[in-house]
Amino acid sequence: MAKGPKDQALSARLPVAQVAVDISLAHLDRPFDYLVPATMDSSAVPGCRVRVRFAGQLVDGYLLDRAESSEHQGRLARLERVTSPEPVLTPEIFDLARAVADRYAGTLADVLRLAIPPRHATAEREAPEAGHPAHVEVPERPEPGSWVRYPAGQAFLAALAEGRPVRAAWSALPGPEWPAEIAVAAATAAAAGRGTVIVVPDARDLARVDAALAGVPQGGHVCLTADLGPAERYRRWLAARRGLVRVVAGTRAAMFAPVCHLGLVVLWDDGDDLHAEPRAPYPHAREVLALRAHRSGTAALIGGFARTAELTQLVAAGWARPLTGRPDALRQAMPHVRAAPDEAELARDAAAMTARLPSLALRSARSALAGDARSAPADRASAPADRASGQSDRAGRPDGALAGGPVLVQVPRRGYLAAIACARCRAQARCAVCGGPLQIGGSHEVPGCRWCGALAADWACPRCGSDRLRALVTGAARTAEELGRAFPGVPVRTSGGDHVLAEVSVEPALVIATPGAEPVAAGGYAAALLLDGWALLGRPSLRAAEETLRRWLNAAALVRPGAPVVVLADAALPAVQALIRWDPVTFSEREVAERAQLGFPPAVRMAAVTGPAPAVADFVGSAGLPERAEVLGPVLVETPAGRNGPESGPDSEPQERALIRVPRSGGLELARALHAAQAQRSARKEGAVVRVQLDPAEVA
DNA sequence: GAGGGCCAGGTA
DNA sequence: ACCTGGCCCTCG
Repeated sequence: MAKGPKDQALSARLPVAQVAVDISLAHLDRPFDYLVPATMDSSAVPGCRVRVRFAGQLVDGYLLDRAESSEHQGRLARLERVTSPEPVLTPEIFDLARAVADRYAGTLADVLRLAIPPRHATAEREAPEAGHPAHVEVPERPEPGSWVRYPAGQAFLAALAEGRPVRAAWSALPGPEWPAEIAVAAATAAAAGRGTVIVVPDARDLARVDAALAGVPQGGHVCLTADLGPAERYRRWLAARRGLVRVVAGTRAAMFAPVCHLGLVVLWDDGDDLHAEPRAPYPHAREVLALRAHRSGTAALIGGFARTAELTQLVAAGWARPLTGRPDALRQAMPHVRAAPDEAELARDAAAMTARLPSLALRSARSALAGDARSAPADRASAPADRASGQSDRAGRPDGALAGGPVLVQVPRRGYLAAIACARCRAQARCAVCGGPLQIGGSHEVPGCRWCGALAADWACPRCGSDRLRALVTGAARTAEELGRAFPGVPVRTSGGDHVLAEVSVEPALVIATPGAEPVAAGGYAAALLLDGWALLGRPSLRAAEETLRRWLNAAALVRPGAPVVVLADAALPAVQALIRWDPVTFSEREVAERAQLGFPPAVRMAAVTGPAPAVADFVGSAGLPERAEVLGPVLVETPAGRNGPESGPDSEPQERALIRVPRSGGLELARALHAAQAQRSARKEGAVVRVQLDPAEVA
């Protein structure tokens, strides 16, 4: 055989490279073998990035492993080049990514795109910082700190210190201690020589965890967020991969961080919808971290102030054990919650402003701002004695009901009259053009459609003919305006949308915030008003009640112990009762039981198949679904122009969605069937895109 | 997804 | 005898 340049010697040892190509087609979701030229022998290490010729073109891929020979019958091509010898795909992350792809009927390539940040050559070349210890020190085990408030806390920490895989469903006690508790858990794992991955919903929570981590020795940590920029993101990610830091804290994408000797995964506030990845295959951080803890045999700490149905399911299945506070610690930490029924008070108060703010709420806010104990509406005589003493016991925290301070007002949405309805029959006002919800942007504007933007100057109710509108959900801007008038001289601050405050001072002020955007108040809020509960609870969503309670608990947790929280909702509602008693676990257990009866998640596994009608019908029909699978629909999904991703223009096809439901035990089988159906479609080049989503967040 | 082979049916 | 389009398969 003639010796051309292409015939140069192969690697003498393990000349075959198994490569995962970066192509997200279901039917190509498997390794392909290539030959390793001798020149690449030392750089072509498992986990490195390579470039290969595939179906005639050059594509990126990851070298999974080296082998002596190949099963493949035909001729093997050679690696085109080793992009970098840095082993970015560790065995643990490969195993996890494969499991996540299988769980969500997705492809390995899609998951790896979420898991491994783009390469940055400069950051990669940089040697570990001078003076950085080549070997991370094992720090001393920290004191338990505020974990002493949890009966099982010491046992949990002891297990971490011994490297045992304990898994906790955490119900955090209200107050500002949770970041420190996460830091202590991570530091305890570090003392056993183990690493920790911490995932929180957003950058503000991350800043709190970052600060707490700085307060305990844990062998070094980095924070990963989306807004870091490619170089810094890759630099920090590499620091974890190279074992220069023991702890990685970050938002969603950090769930895949390649921490060395992983011993603990932590997920804070697992009900926050930011934990759901919006890119295929749409994995949820709770599912990914649970899978990771399970496969890697690490401990897990998952929870928040609220309790999700999914976490309750994990407890019921015996996968996690509840980790809750001592009852007396809870009584000492929780605010004093009361319900003010919206409708009843509405009739008594004449002025438009007070119509939405019952007198109890106004009195609570007024006395909290002033710090006037005598006018405080709190029925203190009926308050448990230990709470009253507990308030003054807490060092550095003034007595909640006595000292003046900021008052938090939680409003459900930003904007000005975010949704409006007929004043007479209360039917929601909808756009005559596309059926989208109408909104009013400012004080004197004409209502317009939130979906298509059409103006509705001469709106009339199609049901009863009235032309008068009323607020269905009053947004933050309007509430701020009303409250400013009710409390002249008190500063009003707003937080929400793209204007989020991280913190407010102890000075009396009205702080109007949308859920998730509540600033932390130095020393805690003197009171909180939770408005428009009926609007939150009335949403047509399976998770409406759970989500409403989660938002309430998160806001109420920022309030000083014993200080008043007034929720504008019917006290008889289970969610309101759960808030008053600060008992999200019982609420969630009841919720899970109800959903089980109705055949809803998490009692069952669901898949959503979305696309143009014929494609969806064909897909569902041809997929070899498990025997116990039940197909619901398909139905037309409401997707007016521009609301369904970049694909859908004004002339896009109408989208249909079918839901497929199976018992929990059939989840993997369902995912396999859907993946196979995708593989068949993509191999046959069937035009229309069909989106498959397992456990979609909103099954409205 | 891209490229290619293969067959059917039509065209010169 | 040759071109074209559709179908289906492989891709290492």
